[in-house]
Amino acid sequence: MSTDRPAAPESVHFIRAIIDQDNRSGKWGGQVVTRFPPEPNGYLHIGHAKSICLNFGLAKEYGGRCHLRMDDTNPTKEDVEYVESIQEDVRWLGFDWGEHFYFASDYFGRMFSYAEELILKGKAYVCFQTEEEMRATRGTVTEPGTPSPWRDTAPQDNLRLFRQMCAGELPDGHCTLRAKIDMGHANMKMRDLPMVRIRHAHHHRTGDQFCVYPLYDFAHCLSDSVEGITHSICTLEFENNRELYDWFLDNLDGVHHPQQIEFARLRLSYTVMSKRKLLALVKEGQVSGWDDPRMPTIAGLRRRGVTAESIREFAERIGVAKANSTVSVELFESCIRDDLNTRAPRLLAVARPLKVTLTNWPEGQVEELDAALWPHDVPKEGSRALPFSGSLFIERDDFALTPPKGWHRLAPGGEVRLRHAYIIRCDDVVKDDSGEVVELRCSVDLDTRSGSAAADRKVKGTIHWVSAAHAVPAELRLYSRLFRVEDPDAAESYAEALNPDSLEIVRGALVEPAAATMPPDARLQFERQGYFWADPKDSRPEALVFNRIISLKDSWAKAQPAPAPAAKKPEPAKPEPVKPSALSLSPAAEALTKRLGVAPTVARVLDEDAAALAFVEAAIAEGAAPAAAANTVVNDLLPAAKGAALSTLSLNPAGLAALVNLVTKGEISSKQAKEVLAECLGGGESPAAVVKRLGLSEASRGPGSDDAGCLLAAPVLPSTKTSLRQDGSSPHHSTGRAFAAATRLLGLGRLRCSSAGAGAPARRPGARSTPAA
RNA sequence: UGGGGCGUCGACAAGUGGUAAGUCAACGGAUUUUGAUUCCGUUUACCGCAGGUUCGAAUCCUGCCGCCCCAACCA
Repeated sequence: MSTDRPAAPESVHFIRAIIDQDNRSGKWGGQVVTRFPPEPNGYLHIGHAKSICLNFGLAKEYGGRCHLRMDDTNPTKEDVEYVESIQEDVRWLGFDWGEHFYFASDYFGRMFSYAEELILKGKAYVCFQTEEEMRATRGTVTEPGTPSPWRDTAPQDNLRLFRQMCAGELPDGHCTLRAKIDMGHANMKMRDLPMVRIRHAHHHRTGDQFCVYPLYDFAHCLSDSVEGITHSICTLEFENNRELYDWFLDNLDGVHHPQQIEFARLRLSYTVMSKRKLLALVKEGQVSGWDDPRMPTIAGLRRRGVTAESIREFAERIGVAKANSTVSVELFESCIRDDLNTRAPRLLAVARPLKVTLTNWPEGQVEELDAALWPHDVPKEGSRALPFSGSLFIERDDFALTPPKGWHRLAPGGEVRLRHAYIIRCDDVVKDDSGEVVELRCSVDLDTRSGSAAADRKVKGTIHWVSAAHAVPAELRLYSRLFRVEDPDAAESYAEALNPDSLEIVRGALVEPAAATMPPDARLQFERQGYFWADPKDSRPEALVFNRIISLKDSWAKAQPAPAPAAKKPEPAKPEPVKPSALSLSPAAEALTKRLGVAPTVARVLDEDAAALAFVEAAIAEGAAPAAAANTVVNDLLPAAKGAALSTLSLNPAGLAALVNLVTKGEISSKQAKEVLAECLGGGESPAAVVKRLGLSEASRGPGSDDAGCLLAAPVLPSTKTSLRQDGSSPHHSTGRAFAAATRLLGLGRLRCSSAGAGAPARRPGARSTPAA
């Protein structure tokens, strides 16, 4: 396996919190069983990936299991094609369901038995209302519905009727089995929802065995129940369904009852996610298929060259919460680049070639350069032979007849370095009859070969190139966002929302020979252009096709004036409504907020109390952190003085500084500081003395104790939690929680646990979690 | 005008009474034979609003406001 450092501690999102709580209370005996239950009626997309990573990830994290279950209760919509693609996609994402691959249709028989149980209990009835009648009698959100005429049929009659339904004696839509709950219920879902309907349809799996099929609400809770799911995680729109989920399970005898938990589904800017719209793109031919590299489907992303690792990292970075939100696609792109940066060896390729002839290069001479595959800051070794000759191609965009300001590339009379090779000067520009530049005649500075003694001469720019005689032709497919508007769902039509330039096919590109010999699944970087890989379907050794996975960031292009689409005009500065707190803050107080780094409320007090301010200043002079000193004076010392002068307190500025520094150095928490302060003010002891007497020093504490009672008292042995952590990662969360628990126990309120406080190292930027495959 | 949810920096998102993490984006700067990467720094988040409780509130209470979901024999 990889030698990467262990994953950074994940955030304890609310679902992890629920599971932690359940594990503490022993609700499920420490078991975690989740499931990912797609309906096999379409391809999985990045939104599903979030759910997959959540469900499978949680199971893995907690040593449980996650089932893959096809929610195939609607024979008219589902298909084996999708069953297969879903399995492939989940597996490709790096997850394993082991033996636990199920179909809701496996449980149809049991479900119908449960239906009979409800019928016999008078909790379900066969209803002969038409769809329209049912709709009409359901009422509205503000008015109750009216009971069905069949609502009070005797259980035995219902049982007979239901068996007729199941036996195929009744035509489609003739009747349904309904839950008998409450037609006046405030939750519309509870107004006698249908449980089973008649569909004389061929099911992709059960064939013609059944002509009745259960509906979602009835089927889903039972599928979960049968499989022993503990945490049934679904998206927010099912919140209203939870009451029904619980109702079915509560009204059946002796069934396992999982907990349904809802989270916000993923929405991504510049992306559509609904199956309907994705299907439309495919059907209308806007894309080449479900696996078109511009599609947000797993299949599309995979074909594009995006790795499973970057998708998993993305899922972790976006978090899990209950607030509807739209993640900006830049975050996803950042994950993709981040992954590819250390994965992709660097090669040279020219998309739109412009001929360059080196006038002073020895005729016919070919030099084989030894060119590193990795930049200096990627810790990987390796190089390839890169042929250099007197006849080259460079990127057309890297030459400008009249260079704009700040141009680093080639221009008439200008110099540029050829990557891994020499510095050249453009002496002549050859144009054709139409005036188009067709060739550059350049002289090469033979002393400047990369790596040679005199190579350190600096020029502004370095450009990529290929040797004409050695380059290999290739097709480049340059993909960019499918939609040009941030919220395509809000757009009036596809026509206006679609990005007409989402795919640019560049034929006649030239790649260096090494690019043709890379393993088929290798991700490459064509320097200065982007990350690519050979299209898995269309690329052949004799006809290379490279997909651009994602471009490199380009701060030069970004800084240039935008071309055609009018740049957003700056909003006329509208008068900001002045906030009340800002209004009442004097300029002097305002200055204090900046200088001391304190809240306006604190600054105001200090501004109006010269003695207090002087005290703070004195403490700062003694080495106290400004904000901490100010907050302590205002929030603690002033109230303690009860109106008297601060000098009457038995703590002087030096003492305050000492106390504050204990906190900022992480010796004690801010909560403990209160305690210490109280002691100081009471007895006149120095802060250090109090800390010593009470044994509060951080050094005397175990690193991650969960035993709150021990925390403040004495040295503790490594706790269970600590000893279980063998991965060397920081027990950040357990520490934080332990402190919180301790304070709750002692009635002290919250302790600080920040990078400056309780000794939990802050997560360094760049130290990203990399969930193991 | 019912019920169920949700509102913390431009975008995500921690935070669960002790003085607002992190990531992405943006903007500076350093290093760079990729205008990449990396590094360092910056960007006044008063926590939807208004009251209240408290020495102290994003966290508790009250009242408003806004957004999302629910009236398929879809899932």
